[in-house]
Amino acid sequence: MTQSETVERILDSAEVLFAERGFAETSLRQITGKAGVNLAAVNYHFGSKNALIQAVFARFIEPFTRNLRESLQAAIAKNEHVSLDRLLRLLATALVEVPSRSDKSLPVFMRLLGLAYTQSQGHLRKYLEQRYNSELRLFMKLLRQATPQLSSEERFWRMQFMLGALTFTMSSSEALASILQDKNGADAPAEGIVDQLVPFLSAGINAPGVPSVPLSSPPPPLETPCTAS
Amino acid sequence: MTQSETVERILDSAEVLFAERGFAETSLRQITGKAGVNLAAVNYHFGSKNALIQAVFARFIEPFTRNLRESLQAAIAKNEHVSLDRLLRLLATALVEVPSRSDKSLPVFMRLLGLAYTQSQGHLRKYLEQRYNSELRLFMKLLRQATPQLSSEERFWRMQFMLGALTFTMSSSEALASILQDKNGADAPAEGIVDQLVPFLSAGINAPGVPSVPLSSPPPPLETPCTAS
DNA sequence: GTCTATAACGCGATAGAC
DNA sequence: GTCTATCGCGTTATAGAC
Repeated sequence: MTQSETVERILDSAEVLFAERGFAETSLRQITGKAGVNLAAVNYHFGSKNALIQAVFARFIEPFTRNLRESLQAAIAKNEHVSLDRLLRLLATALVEVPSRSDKSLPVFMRLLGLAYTQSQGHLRKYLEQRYNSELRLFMKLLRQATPQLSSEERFWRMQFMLGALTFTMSSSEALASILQDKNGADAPAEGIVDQLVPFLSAGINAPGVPSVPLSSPPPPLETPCTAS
Repeated sequence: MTQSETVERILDSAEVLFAERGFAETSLRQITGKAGVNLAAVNYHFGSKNALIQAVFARFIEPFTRNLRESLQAAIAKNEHVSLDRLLRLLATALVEVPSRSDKSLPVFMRLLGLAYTQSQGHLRKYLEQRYNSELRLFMKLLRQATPQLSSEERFWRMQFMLGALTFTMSSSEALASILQDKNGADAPAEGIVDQLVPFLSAGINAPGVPSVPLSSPPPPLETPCTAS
């Protein structure tokens, strides 16, 4: 067995098991057992269990951000107006079209992403936002253009709501799909969930703002300086 | 130290630690250490770690479901039509009005709820859905009446999206509030987030459905035998 | 490079003294 | 009721044979 074969088999097995059980609940024994490689192989090739988790994450996020950057830049180059709906579609497509070895890749990625944002110490979040700063700014720029009627505060919160719905639903998609399957026999692949998500998010993000007081501040002046940076 | 004191100290510590690290990542040694009680106390008072997890949940969820049940039943008794917006408001109010020991309670609970669904803690999800079955059915009944235009599949997914947006945003509300504070100095208490969430969710849930194909199936026959297995 | 064997440790749980 | 001590197990990680 060549070295790269071993590495890939470990990554494949780890991805599936992480998705099924969670990270802490998956042992290196289970991973190496499923992969048919030696127990010591993980530490030899990756150094530690945490490094393996990061490697699983990296194998997905790299092609994803590449997909996203290319499609966003293409849209900008053609100088087209990108509607919110189209922007969400581009995002979803970039996610779904990551060449994946199993249908577990996306759930694992989403679970890690959710953890990264949810964990009280935002180390991972800061790391990600720094590493993929350019893609993030590109997306936010297009989002701003697609939702000019929103205050920056509203836009901020709705981004969070979107991230929550996305990570939560996709990371538990297995469990949810099985519930739904009990109900009506239909399966729910990632593409199906995305099809359901896009209109929901589109309507939610474009919703009319909160009617009276925005938060704790008095009624907003009509000319908002938009310098919330 | 009285017995009830010990039990409460354990619950308080466990709540915080679970929310910070997750369930599997928190050991009984950490919990009892932080609580200043003996290691054996958890097994003595609760029986097992899983039972402790459920007890932490129960302490918050009991008043919440009581709130919710009462307000939903009151609405039904008055025979009023409950709009989606109003239904979401009732839900939010039931959440926010749980008498809390600290302002961290709600974020902690939301994070625990998210973890319960996300960290494949099957025992917890089943426990919750069984224990609070009647409240869940009551809410779903009103939701069905408030959204008659949705197919049950659409309604199912949008419930999940709602749960995701809710748990994700509320559980990281601390971190998010601090980000936003950097931006514009405003604070974001739970009530403020809820004010932002309700119109978002309302519009998202009421969004027009996915236009063409429902999922992966070709144009559906009008009488589906529902045996797509 | 890959394996076996095992070190070193932390875990949940419990028996039994107080 | 509460505590100490410890059991039995599973874990990650590694040293050293092949």
